[in-house]
Amino acid sequence: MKIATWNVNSIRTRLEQVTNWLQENPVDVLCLQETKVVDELFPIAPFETLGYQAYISGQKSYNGVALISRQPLTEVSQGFAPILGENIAGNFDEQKRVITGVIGDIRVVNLYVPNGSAVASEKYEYKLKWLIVLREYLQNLLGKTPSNLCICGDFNVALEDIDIHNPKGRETKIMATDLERQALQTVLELGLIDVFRKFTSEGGHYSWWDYRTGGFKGNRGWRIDHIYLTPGLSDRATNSTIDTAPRKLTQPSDHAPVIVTLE
DNA sequence: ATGGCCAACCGTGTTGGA
Repeated sequence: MKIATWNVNSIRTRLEQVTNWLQENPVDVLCLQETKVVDELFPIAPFETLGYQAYISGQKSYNGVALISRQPLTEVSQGFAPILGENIAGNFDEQKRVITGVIGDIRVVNLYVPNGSAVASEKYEYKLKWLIVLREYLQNLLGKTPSNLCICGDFNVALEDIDIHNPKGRETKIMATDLERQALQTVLELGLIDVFRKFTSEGGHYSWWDYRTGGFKGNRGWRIDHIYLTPGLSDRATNSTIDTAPRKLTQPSDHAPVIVTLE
């Protein structure tokens, strides 16, 4: 079983690259973020042609997540509210950032964590609050069956300095402030394991490179796309990699896919 | 070096990304 996560920065712009990648890398489930399209306009047919089902939760212009699965998923739900209830979910489902579904004995959770814009901005506060709600959401899922969670997504947080090409000044930079790290760490304290780090301990491995600074050429990147597993599932993981090949293409997403292989 | 690039929108600039 292979599960992958990829922030594609618009599924319509990246459609050919994503379907090509899927043909070359026939994973069982592909989690997409930043699809940037309403559900009515999501290109489902090209995925069905490849033998995949698409489960989507999108909005106009921004955000948007999708689960592309070879086998039909069960218990698919979009947003926090179906799991947490309307009261706790509040307005957080206005932005389409959460979708989950079950395949076999694994629940896949696909997340697009808010970026946060700038430190101390309104969006930054939103990001920190969103991560508190996420903890509640995942805690709730842990109490359901199956309790094996594979949590994939663009987390917009680099937890360690080795996840950043140049950590100097990171305390004041979005994605690496102490508050963001603490907020994500609090989520992970539910008992979640960064599966990429099960296999790779050194730095220099990234999943996002800024378009603007030509960061990919010099491998000036950040590792902000993650796959977190519950312990039993982590024991079944035999590999986890970042595929930088699509980032080398013309007109690429600024993120690369991250993949986990499970027994 | 606080710039740079990219995508969506009904747009000839603005917003958001990270």
